[in-house]
Amino acid sequence: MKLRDKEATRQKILEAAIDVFSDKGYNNALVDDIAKVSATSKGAFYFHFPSKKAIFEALIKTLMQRLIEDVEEAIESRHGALTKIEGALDTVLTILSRHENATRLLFVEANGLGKSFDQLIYTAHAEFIGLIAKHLQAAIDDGSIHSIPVELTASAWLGAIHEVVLMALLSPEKKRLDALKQPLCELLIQSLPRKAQSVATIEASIEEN
Amino acid sequence: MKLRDKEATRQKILEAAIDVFSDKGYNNALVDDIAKVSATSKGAFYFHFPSKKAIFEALIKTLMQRLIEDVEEAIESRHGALTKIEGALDTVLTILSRHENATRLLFVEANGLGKSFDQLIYTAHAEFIGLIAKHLQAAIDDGSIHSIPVELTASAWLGAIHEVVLMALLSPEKKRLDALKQPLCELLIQSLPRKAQSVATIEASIEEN
Amino acid sequence: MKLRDKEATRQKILEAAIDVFSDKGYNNALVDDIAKVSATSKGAFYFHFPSKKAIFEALIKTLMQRLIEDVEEAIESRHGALTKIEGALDTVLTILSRHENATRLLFVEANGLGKSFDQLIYTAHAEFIGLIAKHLQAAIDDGSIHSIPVELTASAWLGAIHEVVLMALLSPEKKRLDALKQPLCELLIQSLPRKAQSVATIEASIEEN
Amino acid sequence: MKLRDKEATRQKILEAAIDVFSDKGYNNALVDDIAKVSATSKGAFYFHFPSKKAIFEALIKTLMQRLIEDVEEAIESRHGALTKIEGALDTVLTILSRHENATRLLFVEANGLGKSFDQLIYTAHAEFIGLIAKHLQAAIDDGSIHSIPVELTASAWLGAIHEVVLMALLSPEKKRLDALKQPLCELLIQSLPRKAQSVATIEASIEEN
DNA sequence: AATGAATGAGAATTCATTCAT
DNA sequence: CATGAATGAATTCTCATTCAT
Repeated sequence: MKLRDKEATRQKILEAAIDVFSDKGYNNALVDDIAKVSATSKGAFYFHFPSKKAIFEALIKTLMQRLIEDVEEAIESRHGALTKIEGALDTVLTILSRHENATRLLFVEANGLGKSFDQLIYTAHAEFIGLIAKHLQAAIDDGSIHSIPVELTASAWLGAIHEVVLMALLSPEKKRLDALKQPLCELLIQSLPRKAQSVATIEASIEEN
Repeated sequence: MKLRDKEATRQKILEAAIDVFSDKGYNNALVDDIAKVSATSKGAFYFHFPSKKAIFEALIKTLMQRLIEDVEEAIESRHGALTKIEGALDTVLTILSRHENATRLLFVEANGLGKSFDQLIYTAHAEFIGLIAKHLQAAIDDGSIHSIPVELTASAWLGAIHEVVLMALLSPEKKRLDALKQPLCELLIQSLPRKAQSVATIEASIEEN
Repeated sequence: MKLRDKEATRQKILEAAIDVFSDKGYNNALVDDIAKVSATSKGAFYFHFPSKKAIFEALIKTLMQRLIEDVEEAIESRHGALTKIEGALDTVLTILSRHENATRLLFVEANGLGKSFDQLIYTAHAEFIGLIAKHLQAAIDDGSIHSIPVELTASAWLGAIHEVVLMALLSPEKKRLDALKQPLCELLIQSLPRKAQSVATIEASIEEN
Repeated sequence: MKLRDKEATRQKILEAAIDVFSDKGYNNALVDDIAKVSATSKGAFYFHFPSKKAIFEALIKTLMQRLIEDVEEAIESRHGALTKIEGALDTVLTILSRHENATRLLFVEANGLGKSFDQLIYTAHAEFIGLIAKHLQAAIDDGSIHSIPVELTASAWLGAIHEVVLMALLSPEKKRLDALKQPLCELLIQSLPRKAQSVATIEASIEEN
């Protein structure tokens, strides 16, 4: 029971931190705010996390890892390189649109924190890019698409997703993220140089989505 | 003469601000730092700018506007919708790789500042997206490419540029930005659904670059 | 058996407290440190002692009392006022050099704690001074030495011991305390205005040490 | 005028610091207190001194240095090794009794601050001991007194002074320091093994004081 | 009796901004 | 116009003490 309670407090703090950071940004978020929102205390915060910076980093890493895990899981159940890619995109966008605060944390607040955070951001992005690149490479290898620079393409895709999500979050009208999922997914998939014979199949798979 | 001096001080401060903000990020940059780097004083700073936030906003707006102006100028001298688009991409990437500090300011530090900066970021991005979109639309209108969702594509392009530039800036090896210009430009152009007859022309124009 | 355990815990805490206080000083010593070093817990600490200040005071008083008891015991077995004094000095210095941590606690850390500790320090010193003074008076009374202001001399002696010990503890080379015992003892004894006839006796007694 | 004002503020802060530190001890003294007492501000404090620890160290060093300078000056005008020693003692005790707060700072609060202050204390004491030792050696060299271990004696003297002053400061009756000057001075001087012929002279000089 | 998670009143330090010169 | 000393609200982190288990 004790252990449960300790872990519960930790979770309450982590969740409050997501909300507070995504609401105010890293620098304007007060440890006091997190304590208040989590309905615990400053002492509890510092009992569970060594510093404000540490919880932020833990949060970014955890969220990014969870996102990647979810995507890989979704991919596993699909067959065919292109289908997997499509599934990945779909999953990412679905998750992002479901957890707006975490998304904002990852895609907005995790920037501009000065060079001491550069490594963190770089690693998170690199991991994500690696994931996309791996599956693009698979699509090339199995002959679904012509050869392309996979790393660069993966970066571009991440950037595209990032920007679209960002603009949706920042837009005065607060566009719903999920409305953008389908068009963006199509756009990216169609930007791939598919080999002739597979076109029909792909488009079919998109339709049926 | 006096006027010159006054304006000179203002410029020194603005340039120092670019360096300091891009080096430390908005929040970690001190007004003291800017005063020191500009070889003026805090008093001078507050004579020329009402606040730290104000100079930052001024900086973002100015830099973005200058970038857009440069791009539009470069475009004007080119003919043909697709050539214009290509020219725009080329110009943007050239400018960005030449002014690394300003780029970092625009693409890295201008994020995560909390909601009070959302409007600023949104406007800057929207303007840029509008510029790209305008020319994509022109390419559709003159029959160079099939119809595409121009706003979304423009967002995706900006995102792609952003991400590639960001990763180059953050990468431990500090990749030179200019090496990425050509491949990224190609990637984006080739993602457009060109109408058959124009393919040769485009590829030629890329080659001659 | 239970009682033994309880008392054992208390002792573990007290001994840990000596180490921690002498290592870090009163203010920089954490109750957490004491709990950790004693291999018990904060709860145990507060079960046995009402506060951090209380355990510190208890420690000072206990150590001082033990020191005085040891000295008085050593004195009892000697005969002749001067011999007793000499024995006292010898005993004090021996004990102090054997328990460096406790010595540091008593002679270094027990200072500078602000006025709320003044009384504690004053009492400890006064007791010690009283002990020395008592035997100096005895030496005067039995005609071993000429009359001197015993209180003042006793203060001066305590100060001399304190300073020599302190400098030994603080010196970069960490002088061994025991090397200083003999010379300091001599110095103090010889500073007494001995009556002519007793000189030989005294010096003899010093030699044989 | 500006320079004067800046320096004036610095001085106000330093003087306030002496009062506050000697009143509450290093750890219980708040930077806020110093700001308040100095009638300046926390900002001014941190403009002039990098940290609380730094001002404390500066204070100890300055006070100790000033004390030593005053003593050396007083000594210079006297002739004869023993007379100089006596003069030094007299001067020290006079100064200490005149500046009770500074004395308390030096002799009470500057202890027990943990090992990070050890070096500071050691240096201060060593300097003072060196000064006394130098003149004791001179007295030996010119034949005024028999040979003695000068370093040890100097330590003992500093300790004696320290203790007597301390007890005066801590005693409930708040003994006036100046009443102790004369007896302590005599006690120390008489503890020196004067060579026969000089006794009369010395005692004369003590009397006339 | 003992444990250690939780509390919250501080305390040092920072830094945007002001203002006298 | 420029300077830089001064201000003080704000913020992170500390740690003695409490208390549920």
